[in-house]
Amino acid sequence: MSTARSRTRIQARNRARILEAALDVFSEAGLRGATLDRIASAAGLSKPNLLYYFRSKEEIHRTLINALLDSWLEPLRALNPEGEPVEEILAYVLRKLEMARTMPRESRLFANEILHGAPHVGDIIEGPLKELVDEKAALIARWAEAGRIAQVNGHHLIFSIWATTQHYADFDVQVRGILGSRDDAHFSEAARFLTHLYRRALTPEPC
Amino acid sequence: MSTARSRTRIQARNRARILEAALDVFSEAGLRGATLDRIASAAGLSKPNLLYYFRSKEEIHRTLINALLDSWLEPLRALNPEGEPVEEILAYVLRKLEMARTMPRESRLFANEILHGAPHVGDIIEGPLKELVDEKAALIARWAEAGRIAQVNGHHLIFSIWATTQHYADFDVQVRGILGSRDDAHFSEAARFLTHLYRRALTPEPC
DNA sequence: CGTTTTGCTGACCATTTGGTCAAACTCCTG
DNA sequence: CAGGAGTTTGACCAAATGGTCAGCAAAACG
Repeated sequence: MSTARSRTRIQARNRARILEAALDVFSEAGLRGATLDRIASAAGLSKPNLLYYFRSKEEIHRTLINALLDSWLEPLRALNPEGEPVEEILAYVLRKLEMARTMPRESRLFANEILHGAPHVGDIIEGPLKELVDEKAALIARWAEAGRIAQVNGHHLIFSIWATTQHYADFDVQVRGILGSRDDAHFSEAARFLTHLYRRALTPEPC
Repeated sequence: MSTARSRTRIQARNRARILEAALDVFSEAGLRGATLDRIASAAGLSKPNLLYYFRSKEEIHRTLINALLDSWLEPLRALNPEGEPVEEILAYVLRKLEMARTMPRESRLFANEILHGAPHVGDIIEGPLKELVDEKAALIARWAEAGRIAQVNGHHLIFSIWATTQHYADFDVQVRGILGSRDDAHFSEAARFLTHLYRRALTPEPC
């Protein structure tokens, strides 16, 4: 007898296929807009076969979100209390921006979830996520107290970093439409801008 | 014979009711997630009656978005080339933040539309919106050139302002969950933070 | 007051869609 | 290779949902 998870090679492969296809479809159409038929077809499986691996559409969605939450918050966890404050925060900004570039589907999946009231992650937000953010906001407050960065509100600083970086994934269509950008070239300009923005705002006492 | 629009008092009243109800439902559930039944019930009308005033669900959605686009972009239009650059931009930031507080449903409606690939406003983005943003980005470039603000990319500055302000509407659930906020009190802290952020980043030559 | 225009609704329809199930097929193992 | 465990699917179902329509009700109007 083996573990419930990935009992056989076939199960591991097909579950992975389904989740990959579902990420595509959910991130584009949202939970309600996505259909089992589309996910099945994208995964190259039949609809009843999907439901052999997952009890329901919602279970696929739940599984995706839970699997992604960790990697999504990893950069914030990595904010190092021992490092040089401004450089630590800038590194965080650039890591988040890089994630927006390489993982836009994941960003949109979360955005859609939150936008619609976070019906499936409400308890995570008010639990582990709040704890993590509170901890890092406290760290930022200590840095500010010690005069190592400017006096800024840690929570709102984190919100602004999320907003500015994820914007390039969530509002990708708008950004590209306005810039007339076909490739990812605008991301390096975004990196330059955000570096300027946060370095200027965080460097203690400009004179 | 009168105009096609608002022919009678009843039409004006009921169309307004429907749009108000639809804004509620669409902003919460998205285009796909919203149902005519829910909109009808929220408007206090029967479903067939809805379809007496609007040809289809999509027409209600289209009407809403078109009606809102203008007021949504008004603050950017108001960016005054004759004003004091840093104060003009800060005023823009605070106006957008205030709109996020007072018009969160409108913000979410747009966010949802863009997030799902802007199927209904694609031509607006690449047309009038692009023109407006290009114009204002050029203004910012001139200000930077003249040394009246720091050297920043106008397009990305505008994106960041959209992102940071609309974040408080679009990700409201997350913000409240993390801050434990029940009312709108956190908006004044957000205003303080954003003022600091952009004043620091834009003031020319810190020394 | 009669008639025409406008407003409204119950009943109905077609399609979509999440989900079920019995039967068939494949694969592994003794 | 036999047999059971694991995998796949065509056919099907019930509910939800966008939309229609004939006809009734209420204004508006002359």
